[in-house]
Amino acid sequence: MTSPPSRRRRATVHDVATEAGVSRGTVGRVINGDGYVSASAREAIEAAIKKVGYVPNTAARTLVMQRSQAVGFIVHEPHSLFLEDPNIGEILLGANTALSASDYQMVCLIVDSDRDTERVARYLSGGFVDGVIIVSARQDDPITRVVERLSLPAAFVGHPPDLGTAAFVGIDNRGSARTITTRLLETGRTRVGMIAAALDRDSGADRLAGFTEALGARFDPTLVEPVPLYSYRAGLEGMRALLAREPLVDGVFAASDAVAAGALEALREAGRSVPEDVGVVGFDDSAWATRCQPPLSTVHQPAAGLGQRAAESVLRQVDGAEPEVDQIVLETPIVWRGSA
Amino acid sequence: MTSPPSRRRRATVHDVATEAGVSRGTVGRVINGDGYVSASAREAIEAAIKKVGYVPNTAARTLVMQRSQAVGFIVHEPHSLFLEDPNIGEILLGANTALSASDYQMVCLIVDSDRDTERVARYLSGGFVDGVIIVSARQDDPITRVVERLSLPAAFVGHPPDLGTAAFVGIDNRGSARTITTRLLETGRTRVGMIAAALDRDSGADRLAGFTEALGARFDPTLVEPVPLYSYRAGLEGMRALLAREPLVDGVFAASDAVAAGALEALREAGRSVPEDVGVVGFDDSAWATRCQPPLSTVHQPAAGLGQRAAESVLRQVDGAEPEVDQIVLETPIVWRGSA
DNA sequence: AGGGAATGTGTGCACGTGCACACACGCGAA
DNA sequence: TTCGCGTGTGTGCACGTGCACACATTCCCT
Repeated sequence: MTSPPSRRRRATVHDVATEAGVSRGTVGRVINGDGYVSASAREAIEAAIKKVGYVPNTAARTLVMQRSQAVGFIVHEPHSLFLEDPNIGEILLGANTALSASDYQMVCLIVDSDRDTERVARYLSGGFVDGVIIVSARQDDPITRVVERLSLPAAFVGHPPDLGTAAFVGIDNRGSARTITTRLLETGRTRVGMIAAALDRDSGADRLAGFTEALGARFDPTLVEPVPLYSYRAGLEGMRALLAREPLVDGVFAASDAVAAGALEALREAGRSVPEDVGVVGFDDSAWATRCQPPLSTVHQPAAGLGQRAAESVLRQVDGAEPEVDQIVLETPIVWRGSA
Repeated sequence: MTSPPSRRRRATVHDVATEAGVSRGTVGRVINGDGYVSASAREAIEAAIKKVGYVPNTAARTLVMQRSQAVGFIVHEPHSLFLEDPNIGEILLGANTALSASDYQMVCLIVDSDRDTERVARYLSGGFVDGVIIVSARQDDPITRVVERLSLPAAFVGHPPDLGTAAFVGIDNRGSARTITTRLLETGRTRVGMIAAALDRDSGADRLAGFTEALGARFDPTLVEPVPLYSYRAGLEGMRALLAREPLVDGVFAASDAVAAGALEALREAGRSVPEDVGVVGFDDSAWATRCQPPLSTVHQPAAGLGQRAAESVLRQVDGAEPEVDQIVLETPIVWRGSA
């Protein structure tokens, strides 16, 4: 009867103990399943737990164990690429699957503003998570620095951080881009261009580099159309610009499936048929790829696998393994559909 | 020097106190900013905090305060509608904004399997969150039951739970569907159909009900094509089926923008032009709406606002307010673009 | 018969924090 | 002097848990 709106007091081990007529220690042994407990005591305690509706207080357990059985999943995107990039969602689910299998709770933390940065840093410092998975960290990121300072087990997805010692899981953007461009050239195209997105990010720059390598001596910079984002609209406008400048283009490597979808629309506007007049390939193998008309030939990005491997790396580090053994590059098979 | 892989011990108030030559109590007063502290002590303590790199241990604070300054955001979707439904991401960001403004941490919990359900229930029971925002709860949901049992402050987004006493924030699906259907009829269409998705969920059923009401005596059940999901593919296939059965259809209300996008593709296949031959309207005003050709006329769903209002409701309840005053229905203005 | 396992149970301490209380000091008024 | 008050500081307890230790009982082996 302290104050009416306050929720009722939670049952503790002590309540269970008095209810079952034993001591706290015995109750603890039953809950954690170790040590010797007589059958009669066990039964009495289990009944008491049910009766008083006992659930362990995780905060207290975390405090004494120095372990929270939770791992943070940090998404640090300026506004909300979170919404547009289907990969992030897939990475998240992959990580959740792996953590769930080891009975860890995933805690998803969105960093959307500077205010968030500070709060998340406090949260991490507070010992609420045993480790973190970091997606798309920036250079000189305050969150990254906090993680280093706490020497919190961490795994980066997508790109290694500045320091070479941390664990990361990624794909070979450059090699994959080179491979699919080569495949596109093998279909007999002679003037192959690229809609190169997000050149300020490693993934974007690497994909362009791979494209350039594949073309070798045939590379012609006027066939590269840079656009700011991995978005449908960027693809639409980029393709329009490319067509206006180079009407004879007969092949296009789009930096992502969303960009490719926009490019297909621009080609349709211009009356070009795909793949007859122009071959188009994308990158990601996201939902866009099968939703397009014709469906896209693209590079499969194993997003769920990235999340899963990152989670496994963090769990290994929580168990005391060294991070640097975990620098993993996953395979990116090419999926050939109808667009080239 | 206990064990090399273990991370170094965190600094505590005690370390700060000895470093600054004062007692724990004084340090606490500086950190929490109440009580009398001399200027000299304050300076010494602030310097000591910087020097030893002190950050409060949130677990300990949670334990003693019975407050975690965190709110759970629970997404309970069978497989991963999470990825496909852009509304969920927007709701999430809206909630994060509101919580962030009150200096609360949002903790996003994904429930993807039965195993997750159990673990999340334990997590909630553990006192790691002061309240929860629940998106798309199911009937007889175990998570919902846990929340009730703990009498944890909660707000449901989308639809009220079985019990009428809990807080929820939603939109008037039926009224909005009725309004946009009426607008579509006012453009002079005579045979207006609907691609009705997800009839097993309240939102889907309510949108169909609104459509039916708008047509009144003119309602013809053969013009309703039910499809399972709010997806592009469902829209594509649904529209094909509807066209095959009713070639004279000249207006379509699609249950979501993704469905409408699929319908546009089917109409294009069939050689119908939009909006000349057939008027199409959608629902959600998501990214699909502006990405389509022509851009969609649709019902604006204030997803970010839903998240924000839900968060505010939870925070009010944490402060002791009664939940039942928070049963909020947000406005859903119609956005008229080119597709009808 | 006596010593030592094996089995079963209770108690004290620690985790790091907030808060209530006690205490110390200087000063002015009764 | 003695009391009260404002200011500044130290200490003990509580939060709920896990774990190490101490203790109690039984049983077997020498």
